[in-house]
Amino acid sequence: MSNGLFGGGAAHLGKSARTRARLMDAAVELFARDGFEAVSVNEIARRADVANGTFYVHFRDKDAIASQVALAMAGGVTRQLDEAMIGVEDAVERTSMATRRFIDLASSVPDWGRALLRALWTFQGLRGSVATHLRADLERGVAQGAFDVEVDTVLIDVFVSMVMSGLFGRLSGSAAPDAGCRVAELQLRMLGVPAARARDVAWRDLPPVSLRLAAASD
Amino acid sequence: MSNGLFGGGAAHLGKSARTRARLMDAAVELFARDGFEAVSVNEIARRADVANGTFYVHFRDKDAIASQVALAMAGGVTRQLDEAMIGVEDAVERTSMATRRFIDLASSVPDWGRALLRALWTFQGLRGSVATHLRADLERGVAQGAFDVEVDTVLIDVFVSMVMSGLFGRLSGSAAPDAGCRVAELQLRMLGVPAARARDVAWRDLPPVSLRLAAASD
DNA sequence: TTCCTTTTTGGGATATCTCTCATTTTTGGG
DNA sequence: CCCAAAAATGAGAGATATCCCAAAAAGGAA
Repeated sequence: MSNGLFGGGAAHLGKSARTRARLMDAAVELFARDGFEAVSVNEIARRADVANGTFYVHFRDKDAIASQVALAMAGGVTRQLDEAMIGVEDAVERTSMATRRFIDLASSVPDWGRALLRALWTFQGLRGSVATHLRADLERGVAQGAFDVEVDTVLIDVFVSMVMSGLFGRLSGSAAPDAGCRVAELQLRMLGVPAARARDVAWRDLPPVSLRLAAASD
Repeated sequence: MSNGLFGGGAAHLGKSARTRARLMDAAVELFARDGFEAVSVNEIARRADVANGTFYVHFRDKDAIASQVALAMAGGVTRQLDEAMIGVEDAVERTSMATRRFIDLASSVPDWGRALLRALWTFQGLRGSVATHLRADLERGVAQGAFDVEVDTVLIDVFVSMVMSGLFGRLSGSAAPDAGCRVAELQLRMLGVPAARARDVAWRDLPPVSLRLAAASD
Protein backbone atom coordinates (compact mmCIF):
# COMPACT_ATOMS: atom_id res chain seq x y z
CA MET A 1 0.00 0.00 0.00
CA SER A 2 1.04 3.44 0.82
CA ASN A 3 4.59 3.98 1.30
CA GLY A 4 4.14 6.13 4.34
CA LEU A 5 4.99 9.75 4.65
CA PHE A 6 7.72 9.71 7.21
CA GLY A 7 8.99 6.25 6.50
CA GLY A 8 8.93 6.55 2.73
CA GLY A 9 12.44 5.64 1.74
CA ALA A 10 13.65 4.77 5.16
CA ALA A 11 14.82 1.22 4.70
CA HIS A 12 18.30 2.45 5.46
CA LEU A 13 17.37 3.68 8.91
CA GLY A 14 17.90 1.67 12.04
CA LYS A 15 15.09 -0.54 13.22
CA SER A 16 14.13 1.83 15.96
CA ALA A 17 13.86 4.74 13.56
CA ARG A 18 11.78 2.67 11.19
CA THR A 19 9.31 1.70 13.88
CA ARG A 20 9.12 5.26 15.00
CA ALA A 21 8.40 6.37 11.46
CA ARG A 22 5.69 3.74 11.10
CA LEU A 23 4.07 5.02 14.25
CA MET A 24 4.16 8.57 13.00
CA ASP A 25 2.70 7.55 9.67
CA ALA A 26 -0.11 5.73 11.40
CA ALA A 27 -0.74 8.70 13.65
CA VAL A 28 -0.96 11.09 10.72
CA GLU A 29 -3.52 8.95 8.94
CA LEU A 30 -5.64 8.48 12.02
CA PHE A 31 -5.47 12.07 13.19
CA ALA A 32 -6.47 13.15 9.71
CA ARG A 33 -9.40 10.78 9.53
CA ASP A 34 -10.80 10.92 13.04
CA GLY A 35 -9.31 13.93 14.71
CA PHE A 36 -6.66 14.08 17.34
CA GLU A 37 -8.76 13.41 20.39
CA ALA A 38 -10.75 10.55 18.92
CA VAL A 39 -7.67 8.46 18.22
CA SER A 40 -6.36 6.05 20.83
CA VAL A 41 -2.79 5.00 21.39
CA ASN A 42 -3.86 1.41 20.88
CA GLU A 43 -5.27 2.26 17.51
CA ILE A 44 -2.09 3.96 16.40
CA ALA A 45 -0.06 0.95 17.45
CA ARG A 46 -2.40 -1.47 15.74
CA ARG A 47 -2.32 0.44 12.47
CA ALA A 48 1.45 0.67 12.65
CA ASP A 49 1.55 -3.11 13.12
CA VAL A 50 3.41 -2.98 16.36
CA ALA A 51 2.43 -4.15 19.79
CA ASN A 52 0.64 -1.93 22.17
CA GLY A 53 3.62 -1.54 24.45
CA THR A 54 5.98 -0.60 21.66
CA PHE A 55 4.31 2.75 21.35
CA TYR A 56 5.51 3.71 24.80
CA VAL A 57 9.08 2.84 23.93
CA HIS A 58 9.03 5.66 21.40
CA PHE A 59 6.62 8.25 22.76
CA ARG A 60 5.60 9.23 26.23
CA ASP A 61 1.93 9.58 25.31
CA LYS A 62 -0.44 10.71 22.60
CA ASP A 63 0.42 14.37 23.02
CA ALA A 64 4.05 13.59 22.47
CA ILE A 65 3.54 11.90 19.14
CA ALA A 66 1.07 14.56 18.05
CA SER A 67 3.43 17.43 18.61
CA GLN A 68 6.31 15.52 17.02
CA VAL A 69 4.21 14.86 13.98
CA ALA A 70 2.95 18.42 13.79
CA LEU A 71 6.39 19.90 14.20
CA ALA A 72 7.87 17.65 11.57
CA MET A 73 5.10 18.51 9.15
CA ALA A 74 5.22 22.24 9.69
CA GLY A 75 9.00 22.26 9.56
CA GLY A 76 9.01 20.33 6.33
CA VAL A 77 6.58 22.63 4.60
CA THR A 78 8.22 25.78 5.87
CA ARG A 79 11.63 24.66 4.70
CA GLN A 80 10.27 23.73 1.33
CA LEU A 81 8.44 26.99 0.84
CA ASP A 82 11.54 28.91 1.77
CA GLU A 83 13.62 27.02 -0.74
CA ALA A 84 11.07 27.50 -3.47
CA MET A 85 11.14 31.24 -2.90
CA ILE A 86 14.86 31.82 -2.96
CA GLY A 87 15.64 34.72 -5.24
CA VAL A 88 12.12 36.15 -5.22
CA GLU A 89 12.41 39.65 -3.82
CA ASP A 90 9.04 41.16 -4.55
CA ALA A 91 6.77 40.84 -1.53
CA VAL A 92 3.63 40.64 -3.61
CA GLU A 93 5.01 37.65 -5.44
CA ARG A 94 6.32 36.05 -2.29
CA THR A 95 3.07 36.36 -0.42
CA SER A 96 1.06 34.95 -3.27
CA MET A 97 3.51 32.13 -3.84
CA ALA A 98 3.55 31.14 -0.20
CA THR A 99 -0.20 30.85 -0.01
CA ARG A 100 -0.58 29.01 -3.28
CA ARG A 101 2.26 26.60 -2.65
CA PHE A 102 1.17 25.88 0.86
CA ILE A 103 -2.34 25.00 -0.22
CA ASP A 104 -1.17 22.99 -3.20
CA LEU A 105 1.48 21.06 -1.33
CA ALA A 106 -0.66 20.28 1.67
CA SER A 107 -3.64 19.21 -0.40
CA SER A 108 -1.56 17.05 -2.70
CA VAL A 109 -1.20 14.47 0.07
CA PRO A 110 -4.61 14.60 1.68
CA ASP A 111 -3.87 12.60 4.82
CA TRP A 112 -1.00 14.80 5.50
CA GLY A 113 -2.85 17.99 4.75
CA ARG A 114 -5.76 17.08 6.94
CA ALA A 115 -3.50 16.27 9.85
CA LEU A 116 -1.63 19.53 9.38
CA LEU A 117 -4.86 21.46 9.27
CA ARG A 118 -6.04 19.87 12.47
CA ALA A 119 -2.72 20.47 14.11
CA LEU A 120 -2.79 24.13 13.15
CA TRP A 121 -6.17 24.38 14.76
CA THR A 122 -5.32 22.39 17.86
CA PHE A 123 -1.81 23.61 18.70
CA GLN A 124 -1.91 27.32 18.27
CA GLY A 125 1.84 27.24 18.88
CA LEU A 126 2.26 26.00 15.34
CA ARG A 127 0.56 29.06 13.96
CA GLY A 128 3.17 31.10 15.71
CA SER A 129 6.02 29.42 13.93
CA VAL A 130 4.33 29.86 10.57
CA ALA A 131 3.53 33.44 11.43
CA THR A 132 7.16 34.40 11.85
CA HIS A 133 7.97 33.84 8.21
CA LEU A 134 4.75 35.41 7.12
CA ARG A 135 5.26 38.55 9.14
CA ALA A 136 8.60 39.14 7.49
CA ASP A 137 7.05 39.03 4.03
CA LEU A 138 4.17 41.28 4.99
CA GLU A 139 6.50 43.85 6.48
CA ARG A 140 8.68 43.67 3.44
CA GLY A 141 5.61 44.45 1.35
CA VAL A 142 4.82 47.48 3.45
CA ALA A 143 8.41 48.68 3.16
CA GLN A 144 8.25 48.25 -0.60
CA GLY A 145 5.10 50.32 -0.69
CA ALA A 146 3.08 47.46 -2.13
CA PHE A 147 0.92 46.76 0.91
CA ASP A 148 -1.17 49.40 2.55
CA VAL A 149 -1.90 47.93 5.98
CA GLU A 150 -0.68 47.84 9.51
CA VAL A 151 1.01 44.51 10.18
CA ASP A 152 -0.38 43.37 13.50
CA THR A 153 -1.55 40.20 15.15
CA VAL A 154 -5.06 40.43 13.82
CA LEU A 155 -3.82 40.75 10.26
CA ILE A 156 -1.54 37.76 10.62
CA ASP A 157 -4.24 35.62 12.18
CA VAL A 158 -6.73 36.57 9.51
CA PHE A 159 -4.19 35.87 6.81
CA VAL A 160 -3.39 32.43 8.19
CA SER A 161 -7.04 31.56 8.59
CA MET A 162 -7.64 32.44 4.95
CA VAL A 163 -4.97 29.97 3.94
CA MET A 164 -6.45 27.34 6.20
CA SER A 165 -9.85 27.92 4.71
CA GLY A 166 -8.47 27.37 1.22
CA LEU A 167 -6.75 24.20 2.28
CA PHE A 168 -9.91 23.00 3.96
CA GLY A 169 -11.90 23.59 0.81
CA ARG A 170 -9.45 21.63 -1.29
CA LEU A 171 -9.37 18.74 1.14
CA SER A 172 -13.12 18.54 1.52
CA GLY A 173 -13.55 18.58 -2.22
CA SER A 174 -15.72 21.67 -2.15
CA ALA A 175 -13.13 23.85 -3.87
CA ALA A 176 -11.59 23.52 -7.32
CA PRO A 177 -7.86 22.97 -7.77
CA ASP A 178 -7.35 26.68 -8.39
CA ALA A 179 -8.64 27.60 -4.94
CA GLY A 180 -5.11 28.56 -3.93
CA CYS A 181 -5.00 31.23 -6.64
CA ARG A 182 -8.35 32.58 -5.59
CA VAL A 183 -7.36 32.80 -1.94
CA ALA A 184 -4.08 34.47 -2.83
CA GLU A 185 -5.90 37.01 -4.97
CA LEU A 186 -8.31 37.83 -2.16
CA GLN A 187 -5.40 38.22 0.23
CA LEU A 188 -3.56 40.61 -2.02
CA ARG A 189 -6.68 42.74 -2.44
CA MET A 190 -7.09 42.80 1.30
CA LEU A 191 -3.51 43.97 1.66
CA GLY A 192 -4.12 46.89 -0.66
CA VAL A 193 -2.76 45.59 -3.94
CA PRO A 194 -4.80 46.98 -6.86
CA ALA A 195 -7.33 44.46 -8.12
CA ALA A 196 -5.77 44.14 -11.55
CA ARG A 197 -2.32 43.38 -10.23
CA ALA A 198 -3.68 41.04 -7.60
CA ARG A 199 -5.42 39.00 -10.24
CA ASP A 200 -2.37 39.06 -12.45
CA VAL A 201 0.08 37.88 -9.82
CA ALA A 202 -2.17 35.37 -8.09
CA TRP A 203 -3.12 33.50 -11.24
CA ARG A 204 0.28 33.47 -12.86
CA ASP A 205 1.67 30.03 -13.65
CA LEU A 206 3.88 28.63 -10.95
CA PRO A 207 6.56 26.06 -11.68
CA PRO A 208 5.37 22.82 -10.09
CA VAL A 209 7.03 21.50 -6.97
CA SER A 210 6.17 18.18 -5.49
CA LEU A 211 5.96 17.56 -1.81
CA ARG A 212 9.18 16.21 -0.43
CA LEU A 213 8.51 14.50 2.82
CA ALA A 214 11.10 14.81 5.50
CA ALA A 215 11.62 12.26 8.18
CA ALA A 216 11.66 13.57 11.69
CA SER A 217 15.23 14.57 12.25
CA ASP A 218 16.87 16.22 15.25
CA MET B 1 -24.24 30.88 40.34
CA SER B 2 -24.64 31.34 36.68
CA ASN B 3 -28.07 31.40 35.48
CA GLY B 4 -27.35 29.19 32.55
CA LEU B 5 -27.64 30.12 28.95
CA PHE B 6 -30.49 27.97 27.82
CA GLY B 7 -32.28 27.64 31.09
CA GLY B 8 -31.97 31.28 32.07
CA GLY B 9 -35.55 32.23 32.74
CA ALA B 10 -37.02 28.84 32.25
CA ALA B 11 -38.73 28.29 35.57
CA HIS B 12 -42.00 28.28 33.72
CA LEU B 13 -41.07 25.33 31.57
CA GLY B 14 -42.08 21.79 32.37
CA LYS B 15 -39.74 19.72 34.43
CA SER B 16 -38.51 17.78 31.46
CA ALA B 17 -37.68 20.92 29.54
CA ARG B 18 -35.86 22.33 32.52
CA THR B 19 -33.71 19.26 32.91
CA ARG B 20 -32.97 19.32 29.23
CA ALA B 21 -31.94 22.95 29.44
CA ARG B 22 -29.68 22.22 32.40
CA LEU B 23 -27.99 19.49 30.42
CA MET B 24 -27.44 21.79 27.48
CA ASP B 25 -26.01 24.49 29.71
CA ALA B 26 -23.62 22.04 31.25
CA ALA B 27 -22.63 20.76 27.84
CA VAL B 28 -21.86 24.24 26.54
CA GLU B 29 -19.60 25.02 29.47
CA LEU B 30 -17.74 21.76 29.24
CA PHE B 31 -17.38 21.73 25.46
CA ALA B 32 -16.04 25.25 25.65
CA ARG B 33 -13.55 24.46 28.36
CA ASP B 34 -12.30 21.04 27.35
CA GLY B 35 -13.36 20.50 23.79
CA PHE B 36 -16.06 18.29 22.47
CA GLU B 37 -14.24 14.98 22.51
CA ALA B 38 -12.67 15.36 25.91
CA VAL B 39 -16.02 15.67 27.64
CA SER B 40 -17.82 12.57 28.85
CA VAL B 41 -21.54 12.08 29.15
CA ASN B 42 -21.08 11.35 32.84
CA GLU B 43 -19.38 14.68 33.30
CA ILE B 44 -22.19 16.55 31.60
CA ALA B 45 -24.73 14.82 33.80
CA ARG B 46 -22.74 15.48 36.96
CA ARG B 47 -22.39 19.16 36.19
CA ALA B 48 -26.07 19.42 35.38
CA ASP B 49 -26.82 17.80 38.74
CA VAL B 50 -28.75 14.95 37.28
CA ALA B 51 -28.12 11.26 37.42
CA ASN B 52 -26.10 9.50 34.84
CA GLY B 53 -29.06 7.76 33.26
CA THR B 54 -31.12 10.92 32.94
CA PHE B 55 -28.92 12.08 30.13
CA TYR B 56 -30.07 9.24 27.93
CA VAL B 57 -33.69 10.11 28.48
CA HIS B 58 -33.07 13.41 26.73
CA PHE B 59 -30.35 12.73 24.20
CA ARG B 60 -29.36 9.66 22.28
CA ASP B 61 -25.65 10.26 22.80
CA LYS B 62 -23.00 12.94 23.00
CA ASP B 63 -23.25 13.78 19.33
CA ALA B 64 -26.94 14.43 19.71
CA ILE B 65 -26.54 16.99 22.46
CA ALA B 66 -23.65 18.62 20.67
CA SER B 67 -25.55 19.22 17.49
CA GLN B 68 -28.61 20.38 19.39
CA VAL B 69 -26.51 22.87 21.28
CA ALA B 70 -24.75 24.05 18.16
CA LEU B 71 -27.94 24.46 16.22
CA ALA B 72 -29.60 26.38 19.00
CA MET B 73 -26.61 28.67 19.33
CA ALA B 74 -26.25 29.34 15.64
CA GLY B 75 -29.98 29.87 15.25
CA GLY B 76 -30.02 32.32 18.13
CA VAL B 77 -27.18 34.40 16.79
CA THR B 78 -28.49 34.40 13.26
CA ARG B 79 -31.93 35.54 14.35
CA GLN B 80 -30.45 38.25 16.46
CA LEU B 81 -28.17 39.54 13.74
CA ASP B 82 -31.07 39.64 11.34
CA GLU B 83 -33.17 41.63 13.75
CA ALA B 84 -30.39 44.08 14.43
CA MET B 85 -30.02 44.73 10.73
CA ILE B 86 -33.63 45.40 9.85
CA GLY B 87 -33.85 48.54 7.81
CA VAL B 88 -30.20 48.59 6.77
CA GLU B 89 -30.18 48.39 3.01
CA ASP B 90 -26.60 49.16 2.10
CA ALA B 91 -24.64 45.93 1.63
CA VAL B 92 -21.39 47.47 2.77
CA GLU B 93 -22.96 48.43 6.07
CA ARG B 94 -24.73 45.12 6.43
CA THR B 95 -21.62 43.07 5.81
CA SER B 96 -19.58 45.07 8.24
CA MET B 97 -22.28 45.01 10.88
CA ALA B 98 -22.74 41.27 10.63
CA THR B 99 -19.08 40.56 11.16
CA ARG B 100 -18.68 43.03 14.01
CA ARG B 101 -21.83 42.02 15.81
CA PHE B 102 -21.11 38.36 15.45
CA ILE B 103 -17.65 38.69 16.94
CA ASP B 104 -18.81 41.01 19.69
CA LEU B 105 -21.83 38.97 20.68
CA ALA B 106 -20.07 35.65 20.64
CA SER B 107 -17.08 36.90 22.59
CA SER B 108 -19.22 38.65 25.19
CA VAL B 109 -20.13 35.28 26.68
CA PRO B 110 -16.87 33.39 26.37
CA ASP B 111 -18.14 29.90 27.20
CA TRP B 112 -20.76 30.28 24.62
CA GLY B 113 -18.45 31.76 22.03
CA ARG B 114 -15.87 29.07 22.45
CA ALA B 115 -18.46 26.34 22.09
CA LEU B 116 -19.83 28.01 18.98
CA LEU B 117 -16.38 28.34 17.49
CA ARG B 118 -15.66 24.68 18.09
CA ALA B 119 -19.00 23.72 16.67
CA LEU B 120 -18.41 25.77 13.51
CA TRP B 121 -15.15 23.95 13.08
CA THR B 122 -16.48 20.51 13.87
CA PHE B 123 -19.86 20.49 12.12
CA GLN B 124 -19.31 22.03 8.78
CA GLY B 125 -23.04 21.86 8.31
CA LEU B 126 -23.35 24.88 10.57
CA ARG B 127 -21.21 26.94 8.28
CA GLY B 128 -23.69 26.21 5.56
CA SER B 129 -26.57 27.72 7.47
CA VAL B 130 -24.56 30.84 8.28
CA ALA B 131 -23.41 31.03 4.69
CA THR B 132 -26.92 31.35 3.33
CA HIS B 133 -27.51 34.72 4.95
CA LEU B 134 -24.04 35.86 4.12
CA ARG B 135 -24.32 35.01 0.46
CA ALA B 136 -27.41 37.14 0.14
CA ASP B 137 -25.61 40.19 1.50
CA LEU B 138 -22.57 39.64 -0.67
CA GLU B 139 -24.70 39.32 -3.78
CA ARG B 140 -26.60 42.39 -2.83
CA GLY B 141 -23.31 44.24 -2.61
CA VAL B 142 -22.34 43.12 -6.08
CA ALA B 143 -25.71 44.19 -7.42
CA GLN B 144 -25.29 47.59 -5.78
CA GLY B 145 -21.91 47.94 -7.44
CA ALA B 146 -20.13 48.16 -4.08
CA PHE B 147 -18.34 44.81 -4.22
CA ASP B 148 -16.11 43.87 -7.05
CA VAL B 149 -15.85 40.09 -6.73
CA GLU B 150 -17.36 36.86 -7.88
CA VAL B 151 -19.50 35.40 -5.11
CA ASP B 152 -18.53 31.75 -5.00
CA THR B 153 -17.91 29.06 -2.43
CA VAL B 154 -14.29 29.98 -1.91
CA LEU B 155 -15.18 33.58 -1.16
CA ILE B 156 -17.84 32.57 1.34
CA ASP B 157 -15.56 30.12 3.08
CA VAL B 158 -12.75 32.62 3.27
CA PHE B 159 -15.10 35.26 4.60
CA VAL B 160 -16.43 32.97 7.31
CA SER B 161 -12.96 31.88 8.30
CA MET B 162 -11.95 35.52 8.73
CA VAL B 163 -14.80 36.03 11.14
CA MET B 164 -13.84 32.88 13.02
CA SER B 165 -10.28 34.08 13.24
CA GLY B 166 -11.42 37.35 14.77
CA LEU B 167 -13.59 35.56 17.27
CA PHE B 168 -10.76 33.23 18.14
CA GLY B 169 -8.44 36.14 18.77
CA ARG B 170 -10.94 37.81 21.08
CA LEU B 171 -11.57 34.63 23.01
CA SER B 172 -7.93 33.75 23.40
CA GLY B 173 -7.18 37.25 24.60
CA SER B 174 -4.64 37.88 21.85
CA ALA B 175 -6.80 40.49 20.14
CA ALA B 176 -8.09 43.81 21.43
CA PRO B 177 -11.80 44.52 21.76
CA ASP B 178 -11.79 46.32 18.44
CA ALA B 179 -10.71 43.21 16.55
CA GLY B 180 -14.15 42.96 15.02
CA CYS B 181 -13.72 46.36 13.37
CA ARG B 182 -10.35 45.41 12.05
CA VAL B 183 -11.60 42.16 10.57
CA ALA B 184 -14.58 43.90 9.00
CA GLU B 185 -12.28 46.50 7.46
CA LEU B 186 -10.04 43.83 5.99
CA GLN B 187 -13.06 42.04 4.60
CA LEU B 188 -14.41 45.14 2.91
CA ARG B 189 -11.04 45.82 1.32
CA MET B 190 -10.95 42.27 0.07
CA LEU B 191 -14.39 42.73 -1.47
CA GLY B 192 -13.21 45.74 -3.39
CA VAL B 193 -14.44 48.59 -1.24
CA PRO B 194 -12.01 51.54 -1.41
CA ALA B 195 -9.71 51.63 1.60
CA ALA B 196 -11.00 54.95 2.87
CA ARG B 197 -14.62 53.90 2.86
CA ALA B 198 -13.79 50.49 4.32
CA ARG B 199 -12.09 52.15 7.25
CA ASP B 200 -14.91 54.62 7.63
CA VAL B 201 -17.68 52.05 7.70
CA ALA B 202 -15.91 49.36 9.69
CA TRP B 203 -14.94 51.64 12.56
CA ARG B 204 -18.18 53.56 12.81
CA ASP B 205 -19.89 53.38 16.19
CA LEU B 206 -22.47 50.68 16.42
CA PRO B 207 -25.41 50.84 18.83
CA PRO B 208 -24.77 48.21 21.47
CA VAL B 209 -26.82 45.04 21.56
CA SER B 210 -26.51 42.49 24.29
CA LEU B 211 -26.69 38.81 23.69
CA ARG B 212 -30.16 37.48 24.20
CA LEU B 213 -30.02 33.79 24.78
CA ALA B 214 -32.72 31.67 23.31
CA ALA B 215 -33.91 28.43 24.77
CA ALA B 216 -33.87 25.46 22.50
CA SER B 217 -37.23 25.41 20.84
CA ASP B 218 -38.50 23.00 18.20
C1' DT C 1 -56.27 11.76 48.73
C1' DT C 2 -55.79 8.35 45.02
C1' DC C 3 -54.03 6.51 40.96
C1' DC C 4 -51.88 6.58 36.60
C1' DT C 5 -48.31 8.83 33.81
C1' DT C 6 -44.03 11.05 33.27
C1' DT C 7 -39.48 11.71 34.84
C1' DT C 8 -35.51 10.58 37.39
C1' DT C 9 -32.50 7.54 39.63
C1' DG C 10 -28.19 4.94 40.31
C1' DG C 11 -26.15 0.46 40.12
C1' DG C 12 -23.91 -2.42 36.98
C1' DA C 13 -22.68 -5.23 32.58
C1' DT C 14 -19.63 -4.45 29.13
C1' DA C 15 -16.17 -2.16 26.54
C1' DT C 16 -12.20 0.42 25.86
C1' DC C 17 -8.09 3.08 27.22
C1' DT C 18 -3.68 4.09 29.26
C1' DC C 19 0.48 2.71 30.77
C1' DT C 20 3.75 -0.90 33.09
C1' DC C 21 6.89 -4.61 33.15
C1' DA C 22 8.82 -9.17 33.05
C1' DT C 23 9.95 -11.73 29.17
C1' DT C 24 11.18 -12.83 24.36
C1' DT C 25 13.10 -11.57 19.95
C1' DT C 26 16.20 -9.12 17.01
C1' DT C 27 20.41 -6.89 15.89
C1' DG C 28 25.12 -6.29 14.87
C1' DG C 29 30.09 -6.12 16.49
C1' DG C 30 33.95 -9.18 17.35
C1' DC D 1 28.90 -18.24 15.28
C1' DC D 2 28.14 -16.01 19.93
C1' DC D 3 26.47 -12.91 23.05
C1' DA D 4 25.43 -8.46 25.22
C1' DA D 5 22.68 -4.52 24.13
C1' DA D 6 18.64 -2.77 21.98
C1' DA D 7 14.02 -3.31 20.65
C1' DA D 8 9.62 -5.31 20.71
C1' DT D 9 6.06 -7.93 22.89
C1' DG D 10 1.53 -8.73 24.97
C1' DA D 11 -0.91 -9.83 29.18
C1' DG D 12 -2.99 -7.36 32.65
C1' DA D 13 -4.02 -3.78 36.57
C1' DG D 14 -6.62 -0.01 37.21
C1' DA D 15 -9.30 3.89 35.47
C1' DT D 16 -13.03 5.50 33.03
C1' DA D 17 -16.71 5.33 29.35
C1' DT D 18 -21.18 4.17 27.43
C1' DC D 19 -25.63 2.78 27.75
C1' DC D 20 -29.52 -0.17 29.89
C1' DC D 21 -33.12 -1.00 33.03
C1' DA D 22 -35.90 -2.13 37.09
C1' DA D 23 -37.38 0.53 40.63
C1' DA D 24 -38.30 4.98 43.07
C1' DA D 25 -39.95 9.70 42.98
C1' DA D 26 -42.60 13.47 41.28
C1' DG D 27 -46.50 15.47 38.90
C1' DG D 28 -51.20 16.28 38.11
C1' DA D 29 -56.23 15.33 37.15
C1' DA D 30 -60.41 13.70 39.30
